Amino acid sequence: MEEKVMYIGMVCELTGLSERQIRYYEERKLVFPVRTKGGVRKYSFEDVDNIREINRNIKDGFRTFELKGMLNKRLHGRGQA
Amino acid sequence: MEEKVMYIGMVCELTGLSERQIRYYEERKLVFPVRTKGGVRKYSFEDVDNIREINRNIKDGFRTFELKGMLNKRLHGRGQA
DNA sequence: CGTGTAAGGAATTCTGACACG
DNA sequence: CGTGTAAGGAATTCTGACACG
Repeated sequence: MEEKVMYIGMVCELTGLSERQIRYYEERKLVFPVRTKGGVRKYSFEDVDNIREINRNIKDGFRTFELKGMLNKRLHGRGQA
Repeated sequence: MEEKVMYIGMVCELTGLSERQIRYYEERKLVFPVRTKGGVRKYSFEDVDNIREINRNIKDGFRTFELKGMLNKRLHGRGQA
């Protein structure tokens, strides 16, 4: 399901992270939610998985800019993680 | 995906129906969203499908109480629609 | 019966900033 | 750097009611 259907509150529930963390990952160009006409962020289950992985990597000592590099490689490579 | 993750606004977008219609189907015991601590309804993709079917049946001339009967039969029968 | 709407309140989310280290 | 928080505003949703037919 890559449909962007849930708000940040649900993402917090599903991941256990804070709104601040999730918005920060977006600021660092690691997650790309779409917006409601009113400006509210909408996420997909795929986004939730990515967010989980991002947080895991950060806990493992990676920096967001490093994760960004990894993300770009994936997008230019041949598939998933 | 039977996780209740989206708000009524998203259900409206996905189904093309009004909030009024969706809440009414709930009032008639045809849909069962869960609630946020604050009282906000949360729906699953399965709910969205059910809502679409309910509306289709209503357009075909069925009454909500008839659909309720059909729903009960399904739940007591041996599976899906 | 099934759905539209105006009404006021409550819950949720948004942005920008200050803080720590 | 990554995250917490208080602040004020804006978007979204909620309920109960009146309306039509």
